[in-house]
Amino acid sequence: MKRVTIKDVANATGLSIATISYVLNGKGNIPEETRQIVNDAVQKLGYIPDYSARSLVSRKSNLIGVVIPQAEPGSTLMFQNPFYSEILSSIEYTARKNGYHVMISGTNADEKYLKLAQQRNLDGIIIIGMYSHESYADLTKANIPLVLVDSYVDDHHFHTIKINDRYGGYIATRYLIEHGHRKIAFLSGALRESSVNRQRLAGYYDALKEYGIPIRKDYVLTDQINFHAGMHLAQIVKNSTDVSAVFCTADVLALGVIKELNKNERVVPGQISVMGFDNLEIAEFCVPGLTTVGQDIYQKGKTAVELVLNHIKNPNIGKQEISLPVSIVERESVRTIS
Amino acid sequence: MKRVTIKDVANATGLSIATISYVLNGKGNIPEETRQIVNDAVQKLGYIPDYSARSLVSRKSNLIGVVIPQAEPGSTLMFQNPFYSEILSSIEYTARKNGYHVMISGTNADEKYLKLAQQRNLDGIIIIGMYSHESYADLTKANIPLVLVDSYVDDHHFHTIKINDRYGGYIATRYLIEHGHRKIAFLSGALRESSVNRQRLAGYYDALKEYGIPIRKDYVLTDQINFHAGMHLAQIVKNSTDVSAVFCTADVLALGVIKELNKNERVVPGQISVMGFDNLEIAEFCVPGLTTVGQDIYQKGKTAVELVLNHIKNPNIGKQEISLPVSIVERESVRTIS
DNA sequence: CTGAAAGCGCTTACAG
DNA sequence: CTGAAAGCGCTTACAG
Repeated sequence: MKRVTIKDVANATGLSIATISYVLNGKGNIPEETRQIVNDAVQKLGYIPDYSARSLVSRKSNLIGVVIPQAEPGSTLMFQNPFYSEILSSIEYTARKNGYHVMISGTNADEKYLKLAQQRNLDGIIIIGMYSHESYADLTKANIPLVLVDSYVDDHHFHTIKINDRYGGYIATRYLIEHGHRKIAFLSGALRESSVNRQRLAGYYDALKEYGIPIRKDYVLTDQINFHAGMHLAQIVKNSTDVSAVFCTADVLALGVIKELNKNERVVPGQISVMGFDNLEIAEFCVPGLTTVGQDIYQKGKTAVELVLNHIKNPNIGKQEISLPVSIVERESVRTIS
Repeated sequence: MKRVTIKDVANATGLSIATISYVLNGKGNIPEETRQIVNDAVQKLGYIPDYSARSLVSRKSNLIGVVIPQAEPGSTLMFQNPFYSEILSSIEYTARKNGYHVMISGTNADEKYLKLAQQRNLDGIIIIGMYSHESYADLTKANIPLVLVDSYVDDHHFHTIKINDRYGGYIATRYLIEHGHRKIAFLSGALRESSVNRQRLAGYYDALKEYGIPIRKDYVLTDQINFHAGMHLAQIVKNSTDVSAVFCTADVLALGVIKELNKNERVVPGQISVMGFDNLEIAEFCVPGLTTVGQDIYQKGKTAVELVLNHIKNPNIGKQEISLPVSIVERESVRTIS
């Protein structure tokens, strides 16, 4: 099965390959009649352009690389948190509507990924989540449009799309306080520098301070971000604290907490109130429904792609920084106490 | 910033580009000493091979395309069912460990995708879920290793990886019967021909028949496969049937059912028992824990990639058909009645 | 408005 | 064991 090439189309039409290429790419000033002839021949021969060849000369791949954190070595990506699949959905969809395709990697965004990006002539890179600052440094060398999702790494090379995490932490805590809670635990993933968790913690402190509630270090608990960690943290909360409410910086954490607390007797929200963060799909469908800080994950993914696209269209665009709003989504996991 | 090419490495070492290419690809019989020289130069110059150029001549891309069903036009992929993200995780991981990358598409697996596959010289295609038989026909033309996940389309062109869906439907129903239930509803997505749902329904009938329980058409309800559909189906179950148990062909459906039934009073599992299918992560962490038919999603994704890899390695390999086992995972959503 | 030709960065027989 | 050279399928100045 011989491949049909641009040459075949040229031969069939009696035109040159240059002309074929021009009409295919909508370049030059080709009269309608010629376009017609070319398009007919393309159709009839079933000609399909080869992206490899195109990419070799144009240095474009129409491919956007998406990097998703690998929870732990050996584990697979995304499993642990539906957040990733939700944003990935949005990214793939938006990219496709704009003529791009998405290549996913569960690697770290380091030097090795830079190499990959260059090998494949990626037109853009979207990195989700926090990574060490050093690994980013490598990526600046590539000169590829790069957007960071949910990272507070400060570098003028990268565009960023995130939410107001600090405010999110603030309103979550305030919501709890306004519902009568004063002993509020903060459950989170690692509080690394430049991480969203750190920001949300700051918001938690903001609210506490505003209402004159003393900070208690033993109310701040961290682990990984997955269901199991939530269950584990819930045990600590149950056994070693006297809190009436917990604020989790991720819905998956909150779900694990609820699972653990409600295992034998129904403790949530009767004895302990639980507040999440993200507003995943599942937050609506679990029992009890999870009260949480809602963010627009779909919009986040869409914007990430748009930032890449804008940069491609306008290479001299400056660093773009976008922050999306957050708001409380009320459901049934928080109780009012007096 | 000039790109470092193979030519630069050749110049730097005084060797020909052919030799460089040979050592890079581990071909030919190059003495260790020469390899050393080449590798050193590659290192020093920071040479990174261009996949586009390589792909152009070798007709290989090291890219595997994964097609995931798009729930509805305008919606984004995967959102509706964590099953997709779990299997995608596994596919990406396995591919990466074998030197391949994954390009995802939320399109249909039709003629248009075939075109994409050819454009990008995909080395393999993995299609998840059921599609119309016609659209597959196009894909056979491409002569690209192709594996179907969870499809009963019978075509010798494709490799398939699935589970024993009929048996799964059977043991689920049998489990319910053995726990005293005789009025059992079957909730599912569309029962299209060659779909897993159709098979699971057959298994449901098998069990009913074995225990001499008459089939009631009004106990078989279908909708889409997502949380909302589950809630919707639960209303029908509650209002128009007298069943004591429901068997859902997907965990997401079961979760929606539980949400709806337990909204006001806790009906599951006290009055109505619920059985799922898939054993998603969330099945363990919802309340009550979901009793379900477990399948090894990780293994499914891994095997899909391995089938592609085997075919690449051995192009004359015949059609491979793999079926993975299923088994009941007991949790708390089913009650024994007498 | 259209074509001849160079060139993108590789791989791979083929020859020696 | 190594190299000269053809060729993969395109795009893009350049010329006319």
